[in-house]
Amino acid sequence: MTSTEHRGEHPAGLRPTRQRRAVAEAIASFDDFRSAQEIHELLGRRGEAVGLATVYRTLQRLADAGEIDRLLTEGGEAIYRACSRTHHHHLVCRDCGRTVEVEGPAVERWTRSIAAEHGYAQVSHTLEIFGTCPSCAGVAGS
Amino acid sequence: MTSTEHRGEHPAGLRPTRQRRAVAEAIASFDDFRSAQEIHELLGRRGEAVGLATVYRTLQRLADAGEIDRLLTEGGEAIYRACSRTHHHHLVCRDCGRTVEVEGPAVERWTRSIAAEHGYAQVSHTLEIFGTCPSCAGVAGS
DNA sequence: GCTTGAGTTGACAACGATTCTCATTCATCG
DNA sequence: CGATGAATGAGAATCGTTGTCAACTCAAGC
Repeated sequence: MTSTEHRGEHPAGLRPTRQRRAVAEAIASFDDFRSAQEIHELLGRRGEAVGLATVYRTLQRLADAGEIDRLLTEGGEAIYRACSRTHHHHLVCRDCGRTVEVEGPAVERWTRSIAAEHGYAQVSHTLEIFGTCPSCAGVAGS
Repeated sequence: MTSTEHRGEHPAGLRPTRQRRAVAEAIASFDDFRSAQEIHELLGRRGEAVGLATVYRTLQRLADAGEIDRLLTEGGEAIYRACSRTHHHHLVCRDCGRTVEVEGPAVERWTRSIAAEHGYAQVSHTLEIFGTCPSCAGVAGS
């Protein structure tokens, strides 16, 4: 178990490859949620081709490490986004995907108290808000 | 287009078949979330075999009609549960699935005001709370 | 009771997202 | 530089779900 002492500068034997950098940069360049497939396509068009499996693997790893956020769409598709590392939620435009990070201390407190009230421990929660952003509302107004 | 004037007592030509009754009764008999596949399996074992496609169709219809609630698991699987028809959220035990319906007027207000603050309209939201229920916490205590 | 037609059903194919497999490639260490 | 094991990529495999379509069933009318 002492084989992980130190191996250069990367924790847990993580190697900085071209592909990983490409995916990380791509996700960092967006400010809204993207699917693995979209990122794979984008990189391909850009000439930085990365295998689909690798994109999935990399995004998963980033999500596990807390570097990016992961959401599930209604269609059961996973979408990712570079986010601040503090606990927060999202206000997402259901038309264009524009996303705002929001914090709600009151909600955090509420979920904890509700859970406690029913005797539930180790509480976590998911909360996402969907709506139509100002620009999209203006365009599609009937 | 006037052929739908009246056809007995069922709206929109919905027919009460053995299969629909079986699925509806099955979902009503649980108090936690089940997947379409689980219900299909259960009915099969019970001798009330219903085709998988039919189970999916029926659950979807029930969900559309607001008769049951639909959630997406982390794995992207849809799960259903018979619920009260008012707007509410769930407090789910991540070990045994035991579910409590909770209401949070404060949260509803909060999401609306946050959305308004950013100019988002037609707001909806998803909120689920996960935790370990009293029974499961007692059993698995290390 | 029998005919009839539209809503239903079910076996199976098709699908899309994701994961797995495994031979090949590449970054790091000695 | 050469060895070693992590990383990659192409395609197969998996899994939940939806589509297809011929056979079927219920409800209404004869």
